[in-house]
Amino acid sequence: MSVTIKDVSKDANVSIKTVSRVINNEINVSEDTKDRVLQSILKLGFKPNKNAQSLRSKRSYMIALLYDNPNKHYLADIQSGILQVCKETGYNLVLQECNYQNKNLGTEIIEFISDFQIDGLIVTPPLSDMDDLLASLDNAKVHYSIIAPSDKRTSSSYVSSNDYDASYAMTNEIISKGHTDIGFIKGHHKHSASSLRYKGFSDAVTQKNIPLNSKWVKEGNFTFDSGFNAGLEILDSPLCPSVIFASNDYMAAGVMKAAQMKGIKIPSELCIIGFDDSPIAEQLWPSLSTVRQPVKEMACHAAKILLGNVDGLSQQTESREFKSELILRESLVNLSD
Amino acid sequence: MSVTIKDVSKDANVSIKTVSRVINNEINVSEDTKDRVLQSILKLGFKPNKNAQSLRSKRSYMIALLYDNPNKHYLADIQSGILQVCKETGYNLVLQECNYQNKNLGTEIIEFISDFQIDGLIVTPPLSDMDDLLASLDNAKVHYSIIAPSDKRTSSSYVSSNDYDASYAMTNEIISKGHTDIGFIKGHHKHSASSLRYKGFSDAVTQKNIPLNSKWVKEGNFTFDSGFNAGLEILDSPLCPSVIFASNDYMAAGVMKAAQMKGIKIPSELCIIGFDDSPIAEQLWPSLSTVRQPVKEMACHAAKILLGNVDGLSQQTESREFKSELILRESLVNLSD
DNA sequence: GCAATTGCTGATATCGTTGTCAAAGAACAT
DNA sequence: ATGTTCTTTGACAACGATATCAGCAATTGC
Repeated sequence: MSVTIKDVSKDANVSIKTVSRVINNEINVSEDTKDRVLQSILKLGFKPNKNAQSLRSKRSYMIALLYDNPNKHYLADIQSGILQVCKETGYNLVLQECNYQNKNLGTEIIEFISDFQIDGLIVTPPLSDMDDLLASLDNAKVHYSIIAPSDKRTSSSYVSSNDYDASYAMTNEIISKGHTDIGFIKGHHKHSASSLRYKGFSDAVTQKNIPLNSKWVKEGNFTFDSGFNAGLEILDSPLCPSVIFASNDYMAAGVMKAAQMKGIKIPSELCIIGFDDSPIAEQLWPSLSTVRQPVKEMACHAAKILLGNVDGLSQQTESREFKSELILRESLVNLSD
Repeated sequence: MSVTIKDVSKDANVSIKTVSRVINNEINVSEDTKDRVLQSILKLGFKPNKNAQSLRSKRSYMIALLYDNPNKHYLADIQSGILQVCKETGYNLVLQECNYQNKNLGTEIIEFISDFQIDGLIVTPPLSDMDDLLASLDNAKVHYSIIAPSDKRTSSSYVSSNDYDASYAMTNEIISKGHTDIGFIKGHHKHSASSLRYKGFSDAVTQKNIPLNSKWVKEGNFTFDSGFNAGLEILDSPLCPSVIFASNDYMAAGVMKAAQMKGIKIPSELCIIGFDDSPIAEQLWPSLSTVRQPVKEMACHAAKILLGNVDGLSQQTESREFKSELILRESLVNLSD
C-alpha cells in the first residue's frame, strides 16, 4: 500500500535504523549514506507514518488550544496565529473548548492530554488566570504556554500585552481632550486583564487629580449585553459623564447602543472608548476609539515558545510582552461645552 | 508506566484479544467474561492508547474542519457544533485553514489526511462550492460531509439551509410593508448561497410585478467593507431605494454605516435587512431585521453524518435541509410616504 | 448418532516506527 | 604492535493495540 521505512531501507541498501536516523536528523550518519537514503526517500515518496512515530516515541505532533472565551474574533485571531506556526513546523492544532467553572477541568484536561498524547497546550484567558489549573498542569509535567497570564510567572512561558500602560495612555488621551467626567466599565473581576485595564485608568485619573465618581464605574463581563446594561445604568442617572471608557469593544458597543436608544448624540454629548480593536469598533458609526493588541502575533509567539520547549530541535523562544497601540477614531472628541 | 491491554488481560485472566473484543464491543463474548474484563478495566483505570489503535486500525479518531471563511462568528458556531458531537463520541477536531484560491488545495488536503490518517472532513463554504476539490476528495475515497453544498449532490452527505425560501419570504415581508423601491446587495457570485439568496429575492419581486432597478443591485463579497462600498454607491445616486436587502449582516452593517455617515435616518428614510443573524445584527442601532440559520445545529448534524459514515458503530444519519427563520427587528418598518 | 454449524477463546503475527545494544572498522595514544 | 576510543552501522526488541486463524465446546440438522 504505502511506502514504509522498510522499502526505503531496501532501496538504499541500508538498515531501517539508518533510515530512521536520517529522518530524525541524528548524528553519526556519513554524508554518503545520508545522501543515498534521502534520494531513496524522494524517489519512493516516503512519508513517515505519524501514528507509528507517535506510538514509539510517545509524541503526537499535536498541540491543543484551551479556551473559554466569548470573544469569537479574539479566538479566531489566536487560532490563526497558532495555525501559522503549526503549518511551518508540521504540527497540528486540536481544539479544546472548556468551561472555566468546571471543577474537574484540570483532571479532564490532563486525561485528554494523556489520551491523545498531546505534546503541549496553549492556554488563553480567562483560563490563563486559573492558578489551580496551571498548578495541575505543572504537576503533571505538561508543556504549555500562556497567553495573557495573571502575573508574569517566572516559572513558565507566556506572552502578554501591556494592558496597564495602554489603559493609562488612553485615559491621558481622554483627559487631554478636556474631559473630567469619566465613566468606566470594568470586565469580570477575576479576569486579570480587567484589573490591569482598570488600574491603568484609575491611576491616570488620580494622578491628574480628577475625581472618580463611583456611580460611573460599573462591572461587566466583556459581553455586549453587560456593556449595554451598564451603559443604561450610567446614563439613567441624572448626572452623566462626558466619556465612558469600556474595558473592551463589545461592552463599548453596548454602551453606544444604550446611548443611541436614549437619543444621546455620540460623540458630541457622549464619547465612548473601547479596548481590543475588534472588527466591530470600525463597523459602528461613529467608529470606536480603542486599543489594539497584536493578538495574532502574540499567538504566533506563544506557539513558538511552546514548540521550542516541546521539540528539542526547534530553537528556544523567550517569553515576551507585546506593546499595544492607541487607535483614535470618531467616538472620542474634545469636550465641547 | 501506564496500564495496557496486557495488564487488563492478566488481571481478568483472559487473552489480550478478548480484552480487545470487549473494548470494541465485538460480538461473541460471553456476558460472564465481558463483565470480568470490564471490571478489570475499571479497577486498573485502563484507557486504550489511541496511537496504537490508530497504527493498527488505520483510524485516527480525528476529523478535520476545512474552512476559508471571513465570518468568524459563523466559524465559531460551526466549530462549537462539531466539538459538541466530538466530545460525545471521543473524536477530536483538528483545524485546517485553507485558501480557496490555492491551486493545489486538493492535493495538499489529501496529503494532510494521509499524513495524519484523518478519518473524515467537514467542508464549509466557500470550499463546499468547489466541485474540483470535492471531486479530488471523492477520488481519494475520503469521507466528508458538506455544509451548504452548491447543489444537493445525491452522491454525498450534506446539510443545507433553505436560503432561497427564506430570502423569498423576507422579500415578501418587505413588500408587505409597502416598499417597492428595493435595493439588493449580492454576495460573491461564486458562492452558491449568494445566488440562492438573490434568486429568492428576485423571484419574489418579479412575482409581485415590482420593477428591479439594476442600479440598486450590487455585488459584494460578504465583508463589511464590500457592503459599505456598495451602500455608498447606491446611496450616492439621485434616486435612492427605501429598503436595501443585503445578503449577509456584515454587508448590511456596512450599508448602515454608509447611510448614517450620509445623515440618512434609519429606518424612517431607509430600511436595511441582513441575513444570518450574526451577533452584530442585534448590536447595531437600530437593530437589523435578518434571517437566522441554525448554524450550530447544522454543524452538529454534519458531524453526526460524517461520524456515521466513518465509524461503523455509530448510527447512520441522513443529509438534511434546515429551516431558517425571519427575525424582524427595528431596521424594517412600514413605508412612510 | 454423526456431521456440520455456531459461539467463545487464545496464540501469535502484525501495523511502522524508534530504542537498545553490540559489532566492525578507523583513528589515535601508548 | 597493542589497547583504547570514536564513528558508523545493523539485528532485533519494543511501543500497544487489532487481525488472523485455529481450537474446543456446545448446539443444530438430518
